[in-house]
Amino acid sequence: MTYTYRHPRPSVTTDVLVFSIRERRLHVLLIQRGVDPFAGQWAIPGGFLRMDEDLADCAARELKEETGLDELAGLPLTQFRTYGAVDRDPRGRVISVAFLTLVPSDHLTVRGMSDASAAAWFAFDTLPPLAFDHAQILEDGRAHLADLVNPSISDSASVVFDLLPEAFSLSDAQNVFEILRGEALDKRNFRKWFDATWPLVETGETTTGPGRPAALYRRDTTGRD
Amino acid sequence: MTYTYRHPRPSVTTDVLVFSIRERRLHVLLIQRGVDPFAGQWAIPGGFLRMDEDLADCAARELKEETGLDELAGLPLTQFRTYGAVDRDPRGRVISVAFLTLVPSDHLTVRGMSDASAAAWFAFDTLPPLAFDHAQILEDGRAHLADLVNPSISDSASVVFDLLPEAFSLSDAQNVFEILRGEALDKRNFRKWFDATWPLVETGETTTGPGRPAALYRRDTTGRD
DNA sequence: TCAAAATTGTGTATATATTACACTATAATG
DNA sequence: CATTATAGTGTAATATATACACAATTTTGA
Repeated sequence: MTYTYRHPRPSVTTDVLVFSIRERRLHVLLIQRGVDPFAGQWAIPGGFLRMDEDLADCAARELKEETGLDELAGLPLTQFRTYGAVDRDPRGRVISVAFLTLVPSDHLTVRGMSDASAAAWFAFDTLPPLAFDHAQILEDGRAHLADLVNPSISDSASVVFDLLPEAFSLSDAQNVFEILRGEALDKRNFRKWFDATWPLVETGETTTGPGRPAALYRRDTTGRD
Repeated sequence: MTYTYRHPRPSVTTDVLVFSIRERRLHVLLIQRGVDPFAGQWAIPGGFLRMDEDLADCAARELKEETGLDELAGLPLTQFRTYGAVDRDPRGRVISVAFLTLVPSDHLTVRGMSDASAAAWFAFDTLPPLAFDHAQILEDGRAHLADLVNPSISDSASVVFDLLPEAFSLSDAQNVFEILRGEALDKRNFRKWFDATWPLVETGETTTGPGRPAALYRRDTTGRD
């Protein structure tokens, strides 16, 4: 079966940056390419758009196929930029619509599937060489992520709660913000701001481990977002 | 000449929102479609991507072809979103990468050309019915524009100087900000902020017309951006 | 020519948000 | 029981944002 057109057409793909926090560091999910071009190299998961699916659906499907990550139900895919340099793909003209998302470190069992020979998490600051223009995409996506959780820019900073367990300590919350924004925050100022922005209720439980136990909190959902 | 592929491919287009200020109101440049679908309806200028041009080049070329607007040299095209709903174009699957730009009201002589039967400026708050999903694109682009000139979000608010003449009054500047952001600003607070943000020098000239003459200023370019 | 209309220009006080900063409390570890 | 690790706490200074009203200068038209 072939498809014939009167004018040449580029291919269209979607790529998805899946960010997560593992061992207190920002990680991103990559796949190892099983086929040429760039066979064996690491790349952002993604693939070709089907004619009957929306862009975001394509992104979600490819992610599932290549990494097994399915739990995206609920977690939003944010479109952040489209890449279309003439020579970005040696196979020909390929336009790629890039998305990003954030997943909690729970549903994270990934496996290589289909034309990806492997899928794995990489710490963002020790990335392997990447296929195509994926290093650039990753850099742009990283900046977009930082903006997304910067309350003075975005107003959707509450996505961090998707990364936190039901009950969390204020240090946990601060860690998440620091990692996503990529900068250290003052403890007292953070607590003041965090508690003022999203009302919290103490669960009564505490953490154990070295150092003073931390009180655990839950979001006070008697209000809104 | 035809082009044959093993898998179906969508078409890729770019669309460009050209904003300007005319008679103290935000305007946008639209074209009247000369061919079906939506022949006779108004639409955002744009068109099909060629295989040898980058996305932004395509946007600039189509704009020139359809509206005669050429002076884009220097004025940045900002990519803000890509549209790809399955049914957004009755001709088939079309993915559209949307850009926006702002032009001063000087280089504004537009003419209908090629497959656009006419090009014209419309006040943003009295738009005609639009083809495709262009009403949605316009709405998104409008929001993006407002963010772009909101200094607490964007840091590229200095684009307003592209819309102002060399010598301008503080009221002129305030008008531009009010129109682009879509909200009224306090005169004294605006002047304080504007002058503190971009050092100005008085030219010594003044405006004439009804009311007290306004002093004209020029940006003090002994500094940076 | 003068009253009205239109527009420019000007300062202060208040509220809110942001930043800086250092020590005590409580547990685990060895 | 000393050390190490982490949690928890408040205040002052600064910067930013907001609110607000009237005098000055010109054109216009009665």
